[in-house]
Amino acid sequence: MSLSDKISPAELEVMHILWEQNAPVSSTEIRRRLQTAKGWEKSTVLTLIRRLQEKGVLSAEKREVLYYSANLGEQEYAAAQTEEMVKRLYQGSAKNMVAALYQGGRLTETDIRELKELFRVEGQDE
Amino acid sequence: MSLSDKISPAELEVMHILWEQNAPVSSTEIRRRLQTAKGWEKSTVLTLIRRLQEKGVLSAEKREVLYYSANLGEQEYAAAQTEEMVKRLYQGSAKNMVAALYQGGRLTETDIRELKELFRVEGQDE
DNA sequence: TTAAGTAGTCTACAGTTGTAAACTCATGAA
DNA sequence: TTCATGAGTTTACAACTGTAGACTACTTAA
Repeated sequence: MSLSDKISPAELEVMHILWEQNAPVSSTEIRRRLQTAKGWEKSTVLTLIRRLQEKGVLSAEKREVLYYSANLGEQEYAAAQTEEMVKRLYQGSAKNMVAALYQGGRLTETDIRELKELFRVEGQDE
Repeated sequence: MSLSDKISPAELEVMHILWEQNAPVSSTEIRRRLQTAKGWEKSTVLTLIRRLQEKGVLSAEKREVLYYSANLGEQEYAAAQTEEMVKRLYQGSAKNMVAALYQGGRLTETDIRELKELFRVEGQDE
């Protein structure tokens, strides 16, 4: 279901708004934001919303106006997509991806310190 | 140029073959492999090759038969794509992505040990 | 020389995506 | 009541993608 359904980059912008708030957001608000941020026309935004509904990852609720909310979590989606990329570009090894990020200088000193810390937690009592 | 040019998943299969060998590969060989691995028809494979050429990420060299090679490295491409995903799904923070991989259990104990080791190297003398 | 097989090109077609105009419907101000 | 305005729907259209048949050109065995 939803997880394998591809969300296109433009559609993702809509999802981001729903994920940020995690209460239902009115169509007006979504449109207002994307009009400002992306310069998209009303109908463009509404098309994206409709397609997301068709894909089952977004649902609407009627109040004075339609309110939308996400049917899947950002974490959940990010994880699935990342997994996909790990498979496609890193021979299925998440470690390879992390190593590449490191070697590409994508991790700051602070990042590394924090990650070491994170790894330590369960790394020790397991 | 090439780096921003999107390589589609199907096209990526062709690139993988070129990356694996890192010498020019004959069209026949590419087709043979993808026919076996993916069940794709000759013309399908050749279309993918053509599109990659159009995108400038693959070039051909005439011998008895055409030989193809990649114009960009796998590392290079993987890094660009990963960066893109980090931006799109992890608020631009590679650390967030790594943390997510960790918390999602995508890193084995061994992975973590090896990564700690990797991080240590430059982490100490800098 | 002729027919068969193989390499490569052209054309096609449906689905997805980015983008938006045009239209309809309700509602509140004049 | 009428008209502007905003909400939501329909339709559109070009680019990109997955997939492949049809066609052409070349080589080689009979």
